[in-house]
Amino acid sequence: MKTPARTGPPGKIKIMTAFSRLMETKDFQSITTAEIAGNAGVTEGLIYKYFTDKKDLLHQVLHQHFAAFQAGIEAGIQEKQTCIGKLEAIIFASLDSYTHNRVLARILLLEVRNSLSYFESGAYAMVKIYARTILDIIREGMETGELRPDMDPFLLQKVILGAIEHTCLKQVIFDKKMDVTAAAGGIVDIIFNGVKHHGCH
Amino acid sequence: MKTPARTGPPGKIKIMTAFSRLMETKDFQSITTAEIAGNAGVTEGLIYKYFTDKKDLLHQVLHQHFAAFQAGIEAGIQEKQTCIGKLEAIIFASLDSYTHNRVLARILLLEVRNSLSYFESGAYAMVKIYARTILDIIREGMETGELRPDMDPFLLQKVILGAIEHTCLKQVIFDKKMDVTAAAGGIVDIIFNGVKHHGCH
Amino acid sequence: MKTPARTGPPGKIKIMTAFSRLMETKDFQSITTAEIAGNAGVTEGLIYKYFTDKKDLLHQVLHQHFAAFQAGIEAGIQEKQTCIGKLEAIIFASLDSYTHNRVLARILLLEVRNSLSYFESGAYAMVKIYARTILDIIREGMETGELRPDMDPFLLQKVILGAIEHTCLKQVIFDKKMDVTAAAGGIVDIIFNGVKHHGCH
Amino acid sequence: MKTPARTGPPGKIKIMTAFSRLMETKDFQSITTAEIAGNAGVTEGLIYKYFTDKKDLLHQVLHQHFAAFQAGIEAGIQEKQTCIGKLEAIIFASLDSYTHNRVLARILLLEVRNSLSYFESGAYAMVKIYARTILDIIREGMETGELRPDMDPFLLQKVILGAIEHTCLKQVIFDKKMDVTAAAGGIVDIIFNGVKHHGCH
DNA sequence: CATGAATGAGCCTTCATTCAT
DNA sequence: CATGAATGAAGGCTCATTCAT
Repeated sequence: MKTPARTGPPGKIKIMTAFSRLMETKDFQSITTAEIAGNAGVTEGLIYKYFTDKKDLLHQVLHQHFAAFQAGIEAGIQEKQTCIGKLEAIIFASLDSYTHNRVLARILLLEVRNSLSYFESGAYAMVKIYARTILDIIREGMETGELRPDMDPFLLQKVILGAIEHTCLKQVIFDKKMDVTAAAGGIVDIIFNGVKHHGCH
Repeated sequence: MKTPARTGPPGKIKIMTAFSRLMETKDFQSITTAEIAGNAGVTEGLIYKYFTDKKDLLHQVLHQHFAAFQAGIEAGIQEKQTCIGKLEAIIFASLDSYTHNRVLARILLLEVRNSLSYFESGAYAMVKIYARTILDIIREGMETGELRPDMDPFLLQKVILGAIEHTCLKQVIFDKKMDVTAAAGGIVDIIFNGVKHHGCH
Repeated sequence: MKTPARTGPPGKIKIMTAFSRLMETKDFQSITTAEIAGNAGVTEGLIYKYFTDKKDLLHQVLHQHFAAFQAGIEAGIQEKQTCIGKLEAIIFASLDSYTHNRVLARILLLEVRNSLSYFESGAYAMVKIYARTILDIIREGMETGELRPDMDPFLLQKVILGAIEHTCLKQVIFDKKMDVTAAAGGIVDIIFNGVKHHGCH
Repeated sequence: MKTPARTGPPGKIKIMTAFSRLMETKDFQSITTAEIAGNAGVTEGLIYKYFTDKKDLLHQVLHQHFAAFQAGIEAGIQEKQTCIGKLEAIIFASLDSYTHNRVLARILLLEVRNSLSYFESGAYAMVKIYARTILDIIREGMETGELRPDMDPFLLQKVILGAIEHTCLKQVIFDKKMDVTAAAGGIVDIIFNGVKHHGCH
């Protein structure tokens, strides 16, 4: 999955591309500006022409990847009529994106959380929109009667997000691939139908 | 919640305690050895008498905290007869531990994942036991008929772990407290009964 | 005897010059990077822009000094027609260089041997060429009949090198000067004519 | 070749033995007191009960090894009647000792020179005796007519010492063995008979 | 638009050494 | 005779960042 910077001066594009490539295999902290510049074929100084910070670079790259992610999600929802269908679509699209876009997954699942500056960044705003979208669908479902009305919608939101993230965590850390369709289907089944067994009567 | 090192030479105890205290408010990377030593009232060099590394210190402290966590979990399970009861107990105990032991939560939810060395550490072994315990209960429940037999037990394990972690994430990051009982009850309800609404008949 | 780095950015030149100057009076291990940087009027960090290592700095400086040494030797040989003349010239030039270039002498006679990394460095390659030059002349002399054909040329090479080095060792260690011409003449006489006394007949 | 410390309290013996063993493969600077203590099975502190210094330990071990060396030399000389015979014996015994006692060779050829404190130590006094012995024999030979009277005896001494040391240097550095008899014979032949070829007449 | 020389602050780590017990 | 806990001073090295050109 490529996510090239399509805009801006050549130097900026080169830097973002190189950084993105590095993020596929290394963690943020261990990537040095020298390494980025070297891989991009530019000088270290140029990084600070286009980014205020190393972290700013991370945020901009995340922003870029996240835009594609968000677009995919919204495309998936559009066609669906029911809330359950929409949530299924989101779960599938999320797993799919995390699976096929390693950089996105690494940043979102590993890097971003312990950085306070992230939560002040524009990148975080996008994630909030994503989370909010889920929450809105849940609320809508509870109103329309598709979903049980006696739940804390925030909690369901967290269960869904947690399920998505934890499912992807292992593959990101240990660099494995998973069967997205099966995983998405299984998660949907568990969360929507519950796991308690109802004996036949 | 304090979890002091009860064994070893005074210097080692002081170091672990001081580091633990620092971890409550700062992230690992930004804690310097000078800071640790200063807070512990020992010299920096002593750290390397007892720990091979700054990371080793992290792992040993985590290990220590996790031992208490694990003990709490097992105590909770003991009394329960049903698999569902056991899982409920684990979810509650986990949320409770993460809520009251900030250091444990911070390390496990924020710090540890992007460090490869963690996964080779003894501390990781404990987490695997924890995850394994959940998996075993799930399997047992599927066999006894308490839980639906047509699920991927690994997936349910991930949903549970993901729900726990994501629920705690926000409070860890933004330093808030939550109502553990309510959250645990809600998560249990969602996962066990499902969220789909079944109209009255 | 100065042997400044004539190429490269000013910072690199300053570092090499300062280090060279320090090597005249102190041994490598006791020279700190802070000292080098201080004497050079640059920051410590800059050292690592131009040298991978403190040792790399040593090797590059040695390389530089040795180049001049080597050049002197070759100039001395050029004019000589006989092998014996060439060897005489080498012995003289070597003693002369060691005497007048204290840094070269110190590095070659004292520092370099116990460092394994030296033998993998480019600097060592030059020394091998020097030793090889001597060996080649010896072999040539044995073929042309100037030198006895019934010797191990390697052994003679070692005797010559050993004589040169040991003669210079004391002056390097105790910081004394010697009469180069007399010493060279004496060594040549001993090695070429032997020390056994042949009574008159 | 073993050179155990036969006297003193068990702790001291253990320390010297362990250090000696370590010196066979590592250089002095890279051997830590922790390593010595660990290998000796004692605590670091004990080292300072018996030795004022790490360097003192080196000197005492060298002293011990050198005593055996010196004894071997003197035994070799004793039987010989001529000065030439004595020098031959010294050359042979020296090469032999360096070859079979790696620790002695390493210390004398590699470590000792760049340490100023060595030259103030008792160990250095022994080496001076060794060198002095050679010088005395040379002078005696020059007086009795065995050796040419028109030489600088100091220079011959240096040539002999240099030849011995340089011949052994390579095997010490690269850990190779040599044919002691052949080397000694060759060196003797070169130095005593000279290398100039005298055509038959 | 880009370079490259230089900075500066600090970090982790090492290790010989001491001393009370 | 020996331990082991603790020190302290320094040391090499990294790296994000700046700025004149």
